Amino acid sequence: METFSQWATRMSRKQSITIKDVAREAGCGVATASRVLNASGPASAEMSERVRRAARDLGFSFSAIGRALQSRRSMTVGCLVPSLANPVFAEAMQGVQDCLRGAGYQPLVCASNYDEAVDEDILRTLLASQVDGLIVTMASPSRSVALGTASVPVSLMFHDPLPGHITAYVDNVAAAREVARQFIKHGHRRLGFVALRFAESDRSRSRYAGFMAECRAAGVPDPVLIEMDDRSARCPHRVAEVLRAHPGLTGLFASNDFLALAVQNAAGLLGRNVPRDLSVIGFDGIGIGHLLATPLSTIETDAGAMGRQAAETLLNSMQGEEAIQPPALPFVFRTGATLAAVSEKMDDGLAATLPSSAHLDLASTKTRTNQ
Amino acid sequence: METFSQWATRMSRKQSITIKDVAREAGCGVATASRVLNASGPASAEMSERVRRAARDLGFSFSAIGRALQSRRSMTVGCLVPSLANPVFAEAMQGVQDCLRGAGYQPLVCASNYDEAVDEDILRTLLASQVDGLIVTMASPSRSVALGTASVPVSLMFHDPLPGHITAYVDNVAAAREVARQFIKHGHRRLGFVALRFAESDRSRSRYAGFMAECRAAGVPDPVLIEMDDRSARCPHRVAEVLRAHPGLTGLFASNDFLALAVQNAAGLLGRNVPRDLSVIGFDGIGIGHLLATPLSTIETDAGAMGRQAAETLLNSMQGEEAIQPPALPFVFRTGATLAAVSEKMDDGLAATLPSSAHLDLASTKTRTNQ
DNA sequence: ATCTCACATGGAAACGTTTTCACAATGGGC
DNA sequence: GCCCATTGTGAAAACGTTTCCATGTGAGAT
Repeated sequence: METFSQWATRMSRKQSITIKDVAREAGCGVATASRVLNASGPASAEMSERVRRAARDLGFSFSAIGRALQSRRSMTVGCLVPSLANPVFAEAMQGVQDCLRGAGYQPLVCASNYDEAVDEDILRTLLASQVDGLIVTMASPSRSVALGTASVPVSLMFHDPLPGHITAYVDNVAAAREVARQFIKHGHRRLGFVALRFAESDRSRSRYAGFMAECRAAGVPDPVLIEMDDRSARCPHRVAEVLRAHPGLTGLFASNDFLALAVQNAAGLLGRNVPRDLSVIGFDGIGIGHLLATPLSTIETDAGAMGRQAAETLLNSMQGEEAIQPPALPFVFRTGATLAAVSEKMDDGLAATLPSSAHLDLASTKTRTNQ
Repeated sequence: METFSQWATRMSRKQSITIKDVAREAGCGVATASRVLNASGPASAEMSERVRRAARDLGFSFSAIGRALQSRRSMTVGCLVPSLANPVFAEAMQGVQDCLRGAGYQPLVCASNYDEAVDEDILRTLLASQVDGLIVTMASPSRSVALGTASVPVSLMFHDPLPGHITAYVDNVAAAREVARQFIKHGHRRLGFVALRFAESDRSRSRYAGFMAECRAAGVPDPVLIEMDDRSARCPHRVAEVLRAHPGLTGLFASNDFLALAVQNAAGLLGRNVPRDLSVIGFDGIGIGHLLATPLSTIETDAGAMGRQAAETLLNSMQGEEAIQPPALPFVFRTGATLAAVSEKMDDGLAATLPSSAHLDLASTKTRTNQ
């Protein structure tokens, strides 16, 4: 039995029909064939017909590689996101793809798994494969040397706008302030911000900053920063532990919707009902949010639109147009069912007066009875 | 102010350093430089040093395009999925990527938006860009002419195994039978299968077939097939309407988890509690399933593993190894909280005896009171 | 001292395009 | 009838690699 590679080797001699074959079949030079097939120059009607028919008969199609080598444009765009497993980035890539395809470009999609070293490595690889442009979400665009040396246009996504690069983004600070306003409007004063990868994510930091700023402006105590790592976030008990360590809080702002769901779930494990005993607000507005029994209150953004905008601005840059930074993409606060007014019990009886150790005991007691 | 393209044109003269530049700098021929940099042939220690240093000084990196043209291997793999907005496919692509990257290949990711014509178009484009292999999930692999003419190895994902192609898959029929068994074990006899894109998806059809087969084997009436289109599925009221049209059913098998959540949500709108009045089982095992207030009962599969397997078998094929079809990937039934035993009221009072029009009235009444 | 032989090296062809340039043929205006 | 556009055409160079082949060098064997 012949393996594929043997077959491939055997076939590779005359495997693909090139424009030369077409020219020979049509009885003309390759230049003419190229002109006809690309409609890029003069050709007699009769010759056009001959060439086109030859191409059809032979089943010819251009080699993108030959073209790229000659024209120095690969018609590909390198895309770097932290992970495709996060639907926010996946949707953004879908938007990028939809937009790029219309212009004849192919996205080269890469994910770094949130690893800064991989970021650099991927960027280098992408640049080496002659991409015509770059659409990037990474740990630290400002620190990246590969990004700095890029000789092609770059669009950023999700990041805060960075001088020197066009960015498709939502105003994280403003959105986080809105979250704070919502909490405060409902009487919350003891707030927390739950973050994943706080150190590596400018998005997380901006959200916290906005959250904090609005709290201060309203005379509400600074929100507590609660950092979590990936692994713990996936394990309900670990999340519950973290929650238990901060018993006085009545409102939690999660840096993304998954985290918000995890928090909600963990609260349940501790016997605390959302939103009766704890209010939770998320970020992103992922699709399932609507469908839940208690719909998530969250900042709703349109990741697909972000991808499309990034692709569009990149296309403009690649066309040589002057790059202008578009305004931030819109967001809305989606009123779900995970935000409620602070109950009197929470506000007066517990959170305000009792020492936090008391809460801790209470919480753990409830946990035991509940499990 | 100079636009980018002007700058690019100006720079393109000597923009990129080629291996010729390295050779000139090192004072040797390009052949030697190539041999040294690729460690592909003999070279004196001194010459190696000279070349390596020249390459480093000049910041040289190989042009993937030049290489591809010469070696006739682009080191890219074309990937086609219906949509990246569906986390199942996104996770699979993440798995593909992780696996391919290790072998030095770049995935070219495309989404067809479930459009069969786009499937063909994308496949042709991918083939024209000289991909070394193809990883595909599409409407109909068996009907695709572009796939048939592919001269590179192909791995399928998610599809039922198709003679002539290696496929990474779960046994949809077996999984659906397991779903039926679970329903029946809990006393359900009036079942339905809710499907999206039933006509275009062999996965949906296989799941229905297995579901039906097990029902027959157990002497349970054939499950009702309930088809829905994309748009309706997104709108809770439309889903509710569809549900209302099938009032006698006590158990619904949804062809994916999102649909299951939508059904659950719609049942709520109709005043029917899940799982008290209606049991729901999903398919896929998406991550949030765990985190819900009433965790979803579902068939749990590992999309990432599917992607990794597809990539691995493809790598083997591309290496020329004999392609052997691996066994189906495992699935487990995840016991959530959306499946419960049939209540007496449901079983005796309503479903079994009353004419269906009565249910319809009842259901709509409940709806009105509930809304 | 001559003959091999292995090794190091560079020239050149090839991969599939596009594009520049030169050439031939045609036709209209003097 | 001559010149100059205009038009259709093909040869050839270039893009950046890899690889085949030929050449040159030195060492070891006769």
